[in-house]
Amino acid sequence: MALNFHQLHIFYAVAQKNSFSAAAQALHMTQPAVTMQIRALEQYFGVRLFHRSTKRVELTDAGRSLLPLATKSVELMKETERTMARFTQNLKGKLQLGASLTFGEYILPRILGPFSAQYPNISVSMKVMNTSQIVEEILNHQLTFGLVEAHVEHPDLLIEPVLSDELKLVLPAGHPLCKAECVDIEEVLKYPFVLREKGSGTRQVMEEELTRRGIDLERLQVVSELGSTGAVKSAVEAGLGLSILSRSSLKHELALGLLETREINGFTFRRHFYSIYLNTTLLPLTAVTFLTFIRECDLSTWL
Amino acid sequence: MALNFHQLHIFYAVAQKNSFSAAAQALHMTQPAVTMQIRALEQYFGVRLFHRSTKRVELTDAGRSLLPLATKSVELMKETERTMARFTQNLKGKLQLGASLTFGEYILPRILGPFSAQYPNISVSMKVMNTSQIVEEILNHQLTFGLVEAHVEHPDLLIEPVLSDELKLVLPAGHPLCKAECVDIEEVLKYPFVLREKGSGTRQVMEEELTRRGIDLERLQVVSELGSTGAVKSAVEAGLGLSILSRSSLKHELALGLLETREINGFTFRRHFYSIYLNTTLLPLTAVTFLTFIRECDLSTWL
DNA sequence: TAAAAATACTCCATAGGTATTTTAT
DNA sequence: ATAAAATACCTATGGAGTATTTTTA
Repeated sequence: MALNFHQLHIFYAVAQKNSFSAAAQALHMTQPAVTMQIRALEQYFGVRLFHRSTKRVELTDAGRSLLPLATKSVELMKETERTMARFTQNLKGKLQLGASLTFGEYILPRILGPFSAQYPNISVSMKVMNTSQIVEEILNHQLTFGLVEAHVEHPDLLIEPVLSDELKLVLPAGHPLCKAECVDIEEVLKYPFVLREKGSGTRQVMEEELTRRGIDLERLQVVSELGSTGAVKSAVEAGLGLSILSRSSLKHELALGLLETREINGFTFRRHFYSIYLNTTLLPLTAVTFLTFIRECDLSTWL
Repeated sequence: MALNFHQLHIFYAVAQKNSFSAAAQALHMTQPAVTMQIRALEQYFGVRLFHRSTKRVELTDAGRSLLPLATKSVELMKETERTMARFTQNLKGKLQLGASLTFGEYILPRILGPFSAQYPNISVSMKVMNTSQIVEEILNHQLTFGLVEAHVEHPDLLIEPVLSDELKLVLPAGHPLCKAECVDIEEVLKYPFVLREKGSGTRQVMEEELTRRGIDLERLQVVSELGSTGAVKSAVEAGLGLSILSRSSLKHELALGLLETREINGFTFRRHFYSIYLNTTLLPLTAVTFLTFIRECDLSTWL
């Protein structure tokens, strides 16, 4: 047999985990299959790659020399998939993804249409869940990958930014603050606010930025805390107060002239979305294609 | 199926040749097998990699993007083999190599012993042939690789330096020129010479260097042209004349004090040995191991 | 003795070969 | 008309799974 990528990938996983069975689990394989492939590699090179006992697995000198090359190999394959994802046309496959509430509610519905128009044979099934549920289901291989707002840290997961979304001050049409393009934070604080509930992504981003810029959150006159962006928008329209929301959730209202958005001098409310997936398993090409698609579609053109 | 190295290698070969059947030949495969693997890659990526008709095969945009990555992949595999060759211990396999006369007669016999001591399960069979025969047999897949002195150029072959060998002025023990460590060319030319026949590697290296330094070859007093290095050595010992020979062929005589070598001021007679092999086929690990072994053994310790 | 790696076996997917057909110039 | 690629079909290898045994801390 000739040198092949699959074996290098398995070798890489075992070296990461220092365990055959842990690597097997991470790769969705059985432990004997991992043993077999490592043995095949060792036979091919004519040298042991791991010292192993039942309690410890560690690289030999030869294994230590192979590891950086295997790593390069894994990275090259990823790069190849990322590059080719731009060209895929007749790709077939299923995609099971988990998305955070905001992502699932506002971003994804607008992406899925164009995406399945371009890739009619990729069936995407999406579940809206919270971040920790998503993490768990990825670790169990129930989801291919997840799209979240939080910056998760986990040894078995890779986190990469895919999108960022900007929040803006939202005002009802004809509000006095609409006169200027940019308004001052002190002006804004004179008006009552309608916000998403504490703990929502939108609220978090907003509060973090205000705090960072030295604004005491107590100074906000919050007249209402509502559990959905839709409710907040209606409340702002009705003149209950101002809010700070993602532009991407205001398409209709802006088009109809019901709401307006303004910048606040010196403040940027930016929210980042990340993809998370297992770092041991290579993301299937369908998933890479999906992520590439999201990254490349200029949201502003159709949001 | 997952992305694999084998298919990228085949893709690389087809892209090089712009032909399925030519690539098949270069890879020792049948044309349908190549077609299959390319189709598998195209299905995997969901995009055509080649525009093909019966008369022309050319890369699509997607193929053009894949090519540099496939090339990297092929190179990474080569690098991996080269790196791991240092560690191989229980490697099994056959190795059929062609060697030029000098290489086969002087260098190889001294390498084969230590090599098969270290790699008892690699059986090396060597054929001494001239360069053009070696080239031909490599192209026909009859030889794994060749070791030659000439700097061959061929689109299907890779040429890499493996060793270099230095030629020295050889004198019988006690010759007047032995007094100094370095002698002058004008002094040397006063004595008669015994040389290998025209066309031999040794003779070529010598004549090239002399000509390069502006010495007219007519000035050499050649009293004898002999067909083997052994014969030349005996003639020098017998006092028929001086010669210029590879140090590596003089081990015994130097040890016994029968002959001496000296430098000639301003002249270096260096001969290079190259490995040649098909650039489409990946060199088997046994061959890489052999070449690494040659490169790494310090010839001076046992020559 | 208990957890982890190695073996033994069975099965199935797929890579490759041979023979043949299709296609484009 | 011809050379090259595609298709059809067959075979065999080897990769993966299940069940089990061996190893060592």
